[in-house]
Amino acid sequence: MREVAEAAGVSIATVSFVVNNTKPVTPETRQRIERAMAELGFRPNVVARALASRRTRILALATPFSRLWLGAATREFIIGAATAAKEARHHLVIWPVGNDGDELVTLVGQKLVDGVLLMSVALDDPRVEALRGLDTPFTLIGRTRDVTGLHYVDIDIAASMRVAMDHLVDLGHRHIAFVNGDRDEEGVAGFGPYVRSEQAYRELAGERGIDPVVLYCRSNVASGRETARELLALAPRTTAVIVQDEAGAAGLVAELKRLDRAVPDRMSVLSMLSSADFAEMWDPPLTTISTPGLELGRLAVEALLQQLDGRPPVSAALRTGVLVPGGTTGRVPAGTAGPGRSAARRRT
Amino acid sequence: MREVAEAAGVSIATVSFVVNNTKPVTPETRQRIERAMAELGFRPNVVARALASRRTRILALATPFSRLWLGAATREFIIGAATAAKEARHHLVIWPVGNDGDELVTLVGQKLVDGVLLMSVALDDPRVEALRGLDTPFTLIGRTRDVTGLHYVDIDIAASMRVAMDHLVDLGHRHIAFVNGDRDEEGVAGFGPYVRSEQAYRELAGERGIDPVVLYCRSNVASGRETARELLALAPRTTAVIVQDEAGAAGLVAELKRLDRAVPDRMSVLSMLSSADFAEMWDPPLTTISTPGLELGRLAVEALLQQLDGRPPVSAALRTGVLVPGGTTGRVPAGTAGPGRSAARRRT
DNA sequence: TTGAAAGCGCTAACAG
DNA sequence: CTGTTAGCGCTTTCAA
Repeated sequence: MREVAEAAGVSIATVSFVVNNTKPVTPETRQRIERAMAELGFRPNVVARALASRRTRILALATPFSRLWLGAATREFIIGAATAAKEARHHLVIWPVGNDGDELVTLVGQKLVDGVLLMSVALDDPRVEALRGLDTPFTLIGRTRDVTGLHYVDIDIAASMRVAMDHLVDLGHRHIAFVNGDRDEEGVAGFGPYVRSEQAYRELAGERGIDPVVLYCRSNVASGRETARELLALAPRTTAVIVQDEAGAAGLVAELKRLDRAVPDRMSVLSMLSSADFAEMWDPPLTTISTPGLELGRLAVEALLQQLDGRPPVSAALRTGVLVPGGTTGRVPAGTAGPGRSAARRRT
Repeated sequence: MREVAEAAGVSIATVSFVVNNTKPVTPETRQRIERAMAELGFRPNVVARALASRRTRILALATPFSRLWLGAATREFIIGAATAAKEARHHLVIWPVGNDGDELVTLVGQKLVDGVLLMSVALDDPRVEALRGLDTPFTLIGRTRDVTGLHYVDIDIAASMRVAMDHLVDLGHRHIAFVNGDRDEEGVAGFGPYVRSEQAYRELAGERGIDPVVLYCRSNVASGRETARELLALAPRTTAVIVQDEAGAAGLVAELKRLDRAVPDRMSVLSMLSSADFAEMWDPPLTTISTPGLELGRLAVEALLQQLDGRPPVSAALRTGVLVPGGTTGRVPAGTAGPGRSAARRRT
């Protein structure tokens, strides 16, 4: 930069002004400087700039690397966030942090990043409390129970569940079960989407006079199969199932077929918040409520940058999943519909 | 840091020595300093440190965000690399860069990162040439045609293909086709794994007296279906297929079933370099050669850090995929085996 | 509109 | 073993 200044016959400060467009500079001076920069192949050193300006232009995406990390929503978040960050000329670092608030405090304390995106937020998340105590802005992807004073973007679980239920009810189903993640699995207990979706399911079932049946399934195929057997044992009149997990859905569909309740003819299956790409790979294609992950990733970055720039920040943004019709849901089979209540349920 | 020095009654330099363990310090002095740090909650500022030491301890993972990014291998690379980076107390930034060498040069020129991991490397990759001209160390995940002077980790495609072929041959198959990615698709043309796997397939087929049949399929289900029809039209005696792409495999299996060549009884299907988690979701489970992505991610980071530390670097590491037996491959159906050559082939 | 100068918070010779 | 000091490359008052 000093070289550029010399070559252009100006001071180093003036060079800084044109590089950052931070003060008015005569067109001619600007020209000379720009030419010098081009000739010398000048590239501003972001580290020095960061030290001087207290702005690194680096954002962190803090996320646990659990099994659930493999899901569609996560992947989309990352792509969305990384793309948005790039467009805003920021860098994105990945921080694999568990539920450990202390670890996050240490990382933030390094002052490497201007802001943090926090993924896989639990209803009561120690990381959120940890971040609250620091002066680094952050945005949640997901949300805690109490969101006062927080900025977040999230899937509108209730609305997404409503889309799912409506689809099934429109097809004539009246016995609709819900298969949730198993709270014994890492990352599931207290994780917002699991809690909220079950709650939404129960409320909607109540509204529609559907007897709620909730089962719990781990994120693997064997567990999905087991869940299918449980379902038929506990609530044999069920004609449609809403599942949270892709692997679970796979096991469920496979086992239902084996138990002579082939999908979609003798049972409808709908997967919550998968990706359309993934759903298409099934035979028949999986009916799903697709995750708005890409958009949420973008929104999260935008919300964070607004905070950083002191702009009026969007403190909350919810997006609803979209129904992607596939071949695993169909009209309710004749003779199995109609009212009637079973009391089956596990763990109330 | 100055405060710490004052509190401990030493100079700021001494504090630096204990923080970085860079010079011998009397145990007592060290103690005093450490106590002062703890009391004041001192956290070294990594930006300042980076500027002074010319070492940011940040690594970049440069990768295109194409459709192929959704694959199993990519995901595993990231997890492996991020985890290894963290263990080595480094940060990992994600750079979504296309095939554009210039963009990479700009990013590297910012001097934000100490080294670069380059993913999705093509045989002739402009980004590699671009990086060669700079003084920032880099490691390839994948490799170019000419690897002299380069450091890389990669899947041993030839060996992995051999595992696949051996599995099928052991089951009695003699008519084994290969479905490769379609070079018209973004990111496929000139992409190492596609080129090398086809080459390996042809060589192995030659060795075993198998008449090579190669088809090309885009990364979506419809294309997989189409490929199934082509396959039966071109090489009806085929009893087993090796596929590169997961979505393609899905379409292939579905369409084969429709065409009365149900998998695995009337056709075996094996997927190259998927993940075991994913393969398990199929019904029957997909037989696959699992990708060693996790390990490669780790190895890449290690190789890069070795370069950075001036340690003798591992310049090349290859890892072979492992056979994960599933339900989509089986013994060759009676009456369809035996020698015989068809000449079918697309695009030679 | 431009320049001088004081840092940003830390590292790394070098000297003691 | 510890302290002094000169930067790292840029931003940002403040003054001209």
